[in-house]
Amino acid sequence: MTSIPDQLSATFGGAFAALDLPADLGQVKESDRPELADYQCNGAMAAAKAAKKAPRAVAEAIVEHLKTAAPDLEIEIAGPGFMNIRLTPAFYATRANEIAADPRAGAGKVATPRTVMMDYGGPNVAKPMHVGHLRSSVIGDSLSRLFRFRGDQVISDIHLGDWGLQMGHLVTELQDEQPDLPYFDANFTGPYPSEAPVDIEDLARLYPQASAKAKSDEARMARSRAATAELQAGRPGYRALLRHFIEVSIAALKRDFGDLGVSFDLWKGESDVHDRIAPMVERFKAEGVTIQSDGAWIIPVAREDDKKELPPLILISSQGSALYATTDLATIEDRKVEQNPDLTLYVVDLGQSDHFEQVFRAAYKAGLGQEGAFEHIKFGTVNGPDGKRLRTRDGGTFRLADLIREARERAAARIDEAGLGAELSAEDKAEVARLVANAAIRFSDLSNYRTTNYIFDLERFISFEGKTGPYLLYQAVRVKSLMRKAKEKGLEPGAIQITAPEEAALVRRLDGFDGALQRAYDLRAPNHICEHAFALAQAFSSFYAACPILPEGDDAVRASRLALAKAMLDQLTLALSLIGMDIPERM
RNA sequence: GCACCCGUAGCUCAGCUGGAUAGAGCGUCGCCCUCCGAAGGCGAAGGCCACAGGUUCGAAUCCUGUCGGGUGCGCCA
Repeated sequence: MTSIPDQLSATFGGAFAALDLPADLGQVKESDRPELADYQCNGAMAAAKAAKKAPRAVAEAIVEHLKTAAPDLEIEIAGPGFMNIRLTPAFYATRANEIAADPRAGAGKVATPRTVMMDYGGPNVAKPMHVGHLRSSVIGDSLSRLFRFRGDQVISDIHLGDWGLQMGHLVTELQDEQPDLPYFDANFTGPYPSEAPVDIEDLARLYPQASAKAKSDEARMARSRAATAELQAGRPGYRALLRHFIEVSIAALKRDFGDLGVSFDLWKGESDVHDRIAPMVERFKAEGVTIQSDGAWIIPVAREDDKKELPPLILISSQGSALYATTDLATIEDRKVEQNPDLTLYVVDLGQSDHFEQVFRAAYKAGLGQEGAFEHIKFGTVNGPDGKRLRTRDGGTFRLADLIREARERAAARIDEAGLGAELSAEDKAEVARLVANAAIRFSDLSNYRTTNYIFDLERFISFEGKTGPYLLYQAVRVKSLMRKAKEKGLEPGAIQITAPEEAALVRRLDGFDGALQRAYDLRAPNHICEHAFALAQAFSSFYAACPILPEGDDAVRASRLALAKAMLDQLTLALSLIGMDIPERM
């Protein structure tokens, strides 16, 4: 079960080695001149210097060697020393049948599985999710699926922001609005109400209110800080409120994430590691990891070869409170004890690069992980048509729930406009609209490389034409329908044979799955999966237009093409599942 | 000021472990449904890969600098 480029690379690598040249020069890839060749090897040119021969002479020697080592390969030397390779139909057929029979559709696994912690989503209890959370969630969820599929043991953690100053803001702002609640009475002894005094809308309102006031009012800020410190010190009324805030938030989050099909293994938050902070800080003090500076405890993280001076990590503020970085370190310690991951990926926007650099260095310094055990998987912003960060019409932050709702309404409308789904029940139609909206959102986000800022254009994303999620869904549904018809006619897939160039091209695409997943995995970049899914769908469309399946008269050819279609559907389904797209039966 | 991300076709974006004529989608212009879902297929036009140097047999890709856009820079998260 090896991809064609890998097979050929091994063959060519052997030839290079036989000539005392580095085997990795035998790297073979798909040709970028399809009219000249199927695959190519450029190693002869790179080898020329070491071999002290002209590149063409090296190529000739390689080709000569391969005449006996791999007689079924048709190799031509072109230009300065490109080796152009063409494969026989039988070669393609063998590989196609392998892929068709493979439940993993030709995709391999990692050599040594690791335990990987995925930290994404990262919503804040005080604030409703905005479009920035979309990227973290969708990229993190996709990477989780990919790493798991490739064989790693993945643990995903939402890592709720439920412990910082924002909780102090919430507590004090609520106190201003409803001062008579028992949570604020320091002498209250009795059980607190089980019913939360606020709902998610209240939280969404209270935090910005408090934050705005505190920005211009020192005294107001001081109250929030004091409340934060008291909360962290364990004041019962505040702790009870915290639990309400978290409950209310999680309920809303589960709804939003459920809509997006994003899931987490752990719903832990910053507050869960609070008890670790004091002992951890003590240990850091004892070991000299942290030092005092301007009344705060800091961890210096600057290195001599830094291009820019990185400020120290502030472990404990001069006010005595734990900060963002502190809970992050405590979380690392918690995970080391609980799950002991080999690798932790933080899917967080690139604005926080410095923060993570500080935390990672501090963690290495404190012996919480080996160099390279933590990675910041950074991503860019979601922008509006003006190229600036996406905002609502009145300039507020764009809420994720609104975006999802709008996408669904547009998807439902598009389905009606196109006259699709006429035979579906209202319920099924709503489900299709959900899947289409989800596909549109996910694919448009993931098909861009992570770090690029992309422009959010719902009309374009929801379109069924072109490089969109809905188009891929349509392609898959079309093949499902084809498979149903075949079954009704009692037709079964058979052994794959290659009788047309479009079939060979489709097999090349099917064969490219493993490489695409490897790239996506190595670069932590799901856009390579999207790229592959789209190229596969396109190759299928060309094949489908050129090669009749059900109307085909030759039984063996028809069965072969049916098998090819099925292999494509299976692989597409798998690829889409890795980017979190589910395919309806009909649409 | 310093650091990071980005600058590729009219628009939105891929490609960036260096390789031959730089790709896709949308839009524009031709063809193609008596035949499996045409939301499709085939083809055409459209690019000093921001700019200037450098490394290399070879650079969109690596290095340096410049310009333009975005983001971040000790006690918010």
